[in-house]
Amino acid sequence: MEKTYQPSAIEQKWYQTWEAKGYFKPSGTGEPYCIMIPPPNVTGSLHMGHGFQESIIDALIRFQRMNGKNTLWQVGTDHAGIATQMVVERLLTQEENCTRHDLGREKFIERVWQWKEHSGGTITKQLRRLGASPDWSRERFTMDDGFYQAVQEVFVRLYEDGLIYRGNRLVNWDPKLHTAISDLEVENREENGHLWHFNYPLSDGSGHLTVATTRPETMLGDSAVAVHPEDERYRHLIGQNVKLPLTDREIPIIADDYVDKEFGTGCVKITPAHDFNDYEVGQRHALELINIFDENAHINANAPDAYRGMERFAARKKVVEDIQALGLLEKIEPHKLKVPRGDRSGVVIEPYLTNQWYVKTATLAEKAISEVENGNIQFVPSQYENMYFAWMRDIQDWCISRQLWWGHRIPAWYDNEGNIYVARNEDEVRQKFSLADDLELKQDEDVLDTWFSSGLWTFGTLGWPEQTDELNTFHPSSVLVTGFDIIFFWVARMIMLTLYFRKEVPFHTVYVHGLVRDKHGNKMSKSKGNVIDPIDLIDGIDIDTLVKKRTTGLMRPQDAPDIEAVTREDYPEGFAPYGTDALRYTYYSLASTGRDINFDVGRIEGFRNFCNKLWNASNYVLMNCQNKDCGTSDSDPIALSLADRWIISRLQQTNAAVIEGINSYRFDLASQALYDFIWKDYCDWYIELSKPILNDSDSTEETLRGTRRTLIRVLESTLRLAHPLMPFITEELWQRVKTPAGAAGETIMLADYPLPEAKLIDANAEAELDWLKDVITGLRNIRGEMNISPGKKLECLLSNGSEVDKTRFENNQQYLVKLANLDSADWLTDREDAPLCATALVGSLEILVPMAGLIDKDAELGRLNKEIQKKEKDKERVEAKLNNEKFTAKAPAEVVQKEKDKLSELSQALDKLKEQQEKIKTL
RNA sequence: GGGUGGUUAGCUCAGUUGGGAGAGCGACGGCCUUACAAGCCGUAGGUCACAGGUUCGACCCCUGUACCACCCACCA
Repeated sequence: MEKTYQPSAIEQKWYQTWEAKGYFKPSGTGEPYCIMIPPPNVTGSLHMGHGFQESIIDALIRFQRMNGKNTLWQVGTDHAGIATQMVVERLLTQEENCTRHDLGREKFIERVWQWKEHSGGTITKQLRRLGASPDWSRERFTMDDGFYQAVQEVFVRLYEDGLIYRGNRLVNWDPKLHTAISDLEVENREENGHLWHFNYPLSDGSGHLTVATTRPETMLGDSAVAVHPEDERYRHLIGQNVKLPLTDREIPIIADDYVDKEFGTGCVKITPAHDFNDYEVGQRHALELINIFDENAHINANAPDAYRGMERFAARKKVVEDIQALGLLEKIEPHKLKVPRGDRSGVVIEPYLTNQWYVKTATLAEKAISEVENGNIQFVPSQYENMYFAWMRDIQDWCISRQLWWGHRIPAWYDNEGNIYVARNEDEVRQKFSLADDLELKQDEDVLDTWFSSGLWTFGTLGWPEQTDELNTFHPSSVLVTGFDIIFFWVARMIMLTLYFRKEVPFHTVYVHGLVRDKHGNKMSKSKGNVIDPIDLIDGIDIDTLVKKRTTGLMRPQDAPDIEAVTREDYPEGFAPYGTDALRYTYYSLASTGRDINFDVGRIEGFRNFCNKLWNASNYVLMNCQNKDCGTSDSDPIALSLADRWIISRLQQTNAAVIEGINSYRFDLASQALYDFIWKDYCDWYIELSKPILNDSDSTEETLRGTRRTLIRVLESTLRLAHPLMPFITEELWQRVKTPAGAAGETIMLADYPLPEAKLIDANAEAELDWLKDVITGLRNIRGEMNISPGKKLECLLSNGSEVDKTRFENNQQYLVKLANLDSADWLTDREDAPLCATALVGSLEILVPMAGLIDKDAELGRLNKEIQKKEKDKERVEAKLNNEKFTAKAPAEVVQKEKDKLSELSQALDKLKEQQEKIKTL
């Protein structure tokens, strides 16, 4: 066996074997368990968030698979309309200096498909590197033929049921991408702006009104000025007109509750075509909608000549200058305001009047709310339910059309008279509506919002609208593992659409995980230069390559030197090849619920070391068990030592804790329990305790068999226990361990997951071993504090011990000799005879190590003093408690008794320590 | 403006029915001890954000405050 753990040597090998053998497929027997992957963008690559999410899914899947469930992990990718189209457009610009319009729709879409074929495998290859075990034979894509069918079906049926309609109203318009986007795709960020105060002259020449605006350019589209109906300042002006400067129009002064008297001047310019609030006001007062922008948000022909064709911010500047020139600029104030920006393009979004398709959400949401209320769907952690309810109860109709080319084209056709025909395809349209063959029909140019198709993910991937076996078996899926950032985008819509078309929930549990951030809690982003590629953590990367990766392709190239400096400071050596198992374990250890996780590379190193620890422990076990009698035949007599019984007992408890952790999505607790068991219990104590037995020529065959069997079987169980979290190393080791352990099977992946057995929990063995650990630790402590070399054998004297202590000492001499390097132990009949000694207390037992020639007395006095102070502080606290009558009167009897026991123990210990202190002082 | 989460060791974080504050990393000291120096042994370090309250007893429950993060909302 290789001396150190080399992840690269085992990971690829095992993954290929697993996949080739078809282990990832559902077994076909057992209770169904299914997780649908949140489909990553087909042209994307794996980032830390994916790594985290897929590691969690894989742990759940492997765990349930080993539990005997009929397990399906459905995998696939999303066409991600806007994101993908933007990537390909950028490529076109960079490489061929042309736009999609130069190519035309058909050619452009061809290019996107080419790009998809080219890069579409990247993320799925990277998923394999993570050890993910989805059923690759069922891989889907949100624009494959099956999804095409499902999407057409859903659209047509919703339309026929009156839940999809076409409407002309204000939408969020992205002037860069030339498409409508939904409310959710708009990010409102606070920015520094100005509040411009303009004077609008009254038409009768009697004065002016001052309006305050953050968007001066929209005044060209003003239809009115509004004041509050009860505002004394302006009441008398209601119904009069003002002259709209820079135009030849006159507009009315209207009264509306919408106006806040306290804000600004109390006069609001109303621009119904370019502001959502103004639109509402306009509706109420039947105001004219004057659209002054084209699709680029450049000024159009509805505005005066002087501004036509101007870009909106240039127009703003000119409007302000012109108003000022007219002497109508009252003042300009600095003002913080929320600016709506497109989450993809980053440009300021315009409210813009267009025809779009909408899904009526009110009735869909009702059912979606009640299914969460009644517990058919549960969020973990549950506070996300509140967020879900809040949004769902105030849900707006969903704008589903996008003016893009990449996506599912809307199955609606128009004739030359503008009649709309909705059906699954053009033939069906003609048939359904009995249209003449020669009637010219044109399909709607728009495509559907990406989330419309991914909303069908749980049932679309299983073959719907066909009634497939898979659909019947695996739907509803078991749990959805996802980030909180797409609860509205995706989770809510899936719930609504699935309930409507399947009359059942899409999943029973939504496990919401946090965002992966850098070690200081900052979001990882290219521009911050703090992005970590999970693959680099697996394979390792040298510092120069890492710097290059982080500094190329920056939006702001001037940041490169800073990013380089910080990167070189943080990771002077780059990343070592930590391997997949260490990466996964790091994710699990950080996966507490309900908060973001800060990823510190320092931690992955610790878990790589943990893998190495497991590796070497296995090496030790194999050295001692391979080709030896491990008592696995069960016919030979066997004797279990104290240590054997103890580690078996601890294994049961660990087993239960790991299962509990996974079942409650507390991967941090599960991984911690396993880590402590393997490193502390098994390696630090059990393996060490096995040495004196295995190396002692006096050990009986029965005892040897017992120890070997325990060593190998506990290891074998532990590997199965750990497999869902660290698949590769456990498979590699299990293949070597299974035969001597008397286990069989082709792969650990399909072995049974261990179940704890209550009857193997041995409280007595645990108590005995705790005592032994205290004795050994006490002796080590003396050795460490007194600077006694580990090679020096200790002799010790014992006093005040009970019969139990004596028995324990005798029974465990073998261990003490080895682990504490104890040469001999003599019982004192009269403690006064003891020479100058260092002391350790275990319960009432006093362990004395004669110090002659070992140390100076000052050091031991210091040590004793520290010990005494600590115990005295404890004692004071306990005494104070017990002296409090209210405590003794009201606290449960067992708590009071516990305190009393504690007090007497502390008093005894203090007496002994003080006695010892006096004795040393006099010497 | 409304809401959610957070504040515990130098750093990153656990602490689930209220009863003696923990881990990993880092720091310090000692060890190449026949599985492992990617290791072993030991040590130090915390007014559990702050202020009240409930309780015999509060990191934990309640109220309020501060700061951080995020979500939602139509204030020109």
